[in-house]
Amino acid sequence: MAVASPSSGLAEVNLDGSSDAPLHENVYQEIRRNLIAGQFQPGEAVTLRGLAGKFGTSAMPVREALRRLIAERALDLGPNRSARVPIVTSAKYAEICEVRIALEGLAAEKAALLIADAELDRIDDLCAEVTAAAERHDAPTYFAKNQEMHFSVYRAARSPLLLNMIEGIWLRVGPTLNYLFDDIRFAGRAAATNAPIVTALRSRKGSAAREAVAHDISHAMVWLVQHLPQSEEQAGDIDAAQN
Amino acid sequence: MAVASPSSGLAEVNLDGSSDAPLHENVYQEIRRNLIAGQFQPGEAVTLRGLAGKFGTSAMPVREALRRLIAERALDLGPNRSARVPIVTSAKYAEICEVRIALEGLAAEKAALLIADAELDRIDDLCAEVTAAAERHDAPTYFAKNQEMHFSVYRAARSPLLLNMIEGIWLRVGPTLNYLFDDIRFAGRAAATNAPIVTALRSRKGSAAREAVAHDISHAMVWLVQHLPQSEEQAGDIDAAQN
DNA sequence: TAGCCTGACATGTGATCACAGGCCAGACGA
DNA sequence: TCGTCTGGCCTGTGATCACATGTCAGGCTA
Repeated sequence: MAVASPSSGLAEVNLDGSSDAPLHENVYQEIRRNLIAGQFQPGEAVTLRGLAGKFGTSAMPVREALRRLIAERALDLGPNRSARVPIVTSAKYAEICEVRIALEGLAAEKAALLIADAELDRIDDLCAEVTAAAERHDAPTYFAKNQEMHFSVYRAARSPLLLNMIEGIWLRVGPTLNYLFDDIRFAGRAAATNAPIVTALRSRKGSAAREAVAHDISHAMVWLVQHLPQSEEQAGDIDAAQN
Repeated sequence: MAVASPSSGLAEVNLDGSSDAPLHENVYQEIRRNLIAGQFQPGEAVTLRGLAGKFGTSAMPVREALRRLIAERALDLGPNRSARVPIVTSAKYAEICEVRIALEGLAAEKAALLIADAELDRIDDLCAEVTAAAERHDAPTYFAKNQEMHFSVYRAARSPLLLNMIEGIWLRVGPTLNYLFDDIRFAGRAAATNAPIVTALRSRKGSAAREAVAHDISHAMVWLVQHLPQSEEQAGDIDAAQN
């Protein structure tokens, strides 16, 4: 398996005086980054003192960061009350996609009516970068750019609440998807569903934008559910299923 | 003003051995209850040591409970980093209603296909209780039963994720609505929009259920936005606007 | 009298400690 | 050899302390 080794590569939290934010905020952002980047293996336990040691802080800031991440459902609460990286089963992912279609569809519809030309140009560029990354099988770049492209659209909806909720959902599936997509066979096809979104936005057709986003999500889902574990117990077999 | 005096009436957290949950969990539930019940005034500051004193605990469990509530956006983060009860302006509420229509509409649509007859009967009963409470101008009962009725529907969608997200949104607007609805003039009209939801569910028409829920939300919104503050600074004038 | 300053107080934050519960390996006994 | 027990370790939890910051009232000065 070529995925980045779990729980490694964590840098110490930036502590130079440049940041006046509380430590637990920095710790939160750092864990969040690692979660999105797929540095944690789904199902892996995330312990207080473990992270505190890696970050070079006491357990207190980590405790608050974890409590926040658990509240956002970015982490699960294990049986022994320790935090665990969530395992997204195929059933859960289908459930998530329904909500994604509702929320991201709404965002796209609103964006179509509010988006500026400059934003559309930027999204066009991002779309090209996504396609390029997919063609050269560059998984990290593909992921980052694809996310940036989608959120550029959603940001154009001018609804902080909506954006926040969509971010929460992406954060939830981030670890699993990133972990799964170390092999990027799917990316080539996925990139093709981005273009219709931009087209719909350009023509300012709200309902078309909604449907384009819905199709993008559904299209990715039908491929993904085949590669996601059917139960949490099967989670360890993801790697085997990839080959 | 006849609203319950803010920050009063907080009972000590149940500490008898019957509960094996952590203290911070109990504290969280207790604050949440008070929030929904409108025990806190919108804009009011919620301090660590203040709550700890009221609950008879140390600051630690309160800290974790507040961090969780802030993550769920049930509380806002004040400028001095202290938690504040959110002030829902009319603009924010319109934004919230868009999301509510998307999520609760989806839930109703799913519920129409999955709901059992026994659940429908129970919802019918709740519907009658809501109407009865509205007619006798019993605001607390109206609120509780109306919420119970709606969540009985959403629970029938059999989607824990969806239910959780809807709960989060209700929790967010709970304090303001409850505070505002001490006077219940609106309730009589509001109860009338519940019946079509049940009718649609009984006929198992998903799209009709979605529209009935959307109409219920919109109908309440057009009345509410007139009584909500237009900016956070105006929040203190809510009482005056009511008279 | 108006404006500024200062000191006391309350706030969130972070570290450290003590404690109870769970878990697992290793030793003991049948 | 297999089962059981036990001791140590790791876990989250809660309390308490020290500290920096912010806020506000009261008194000072111009």
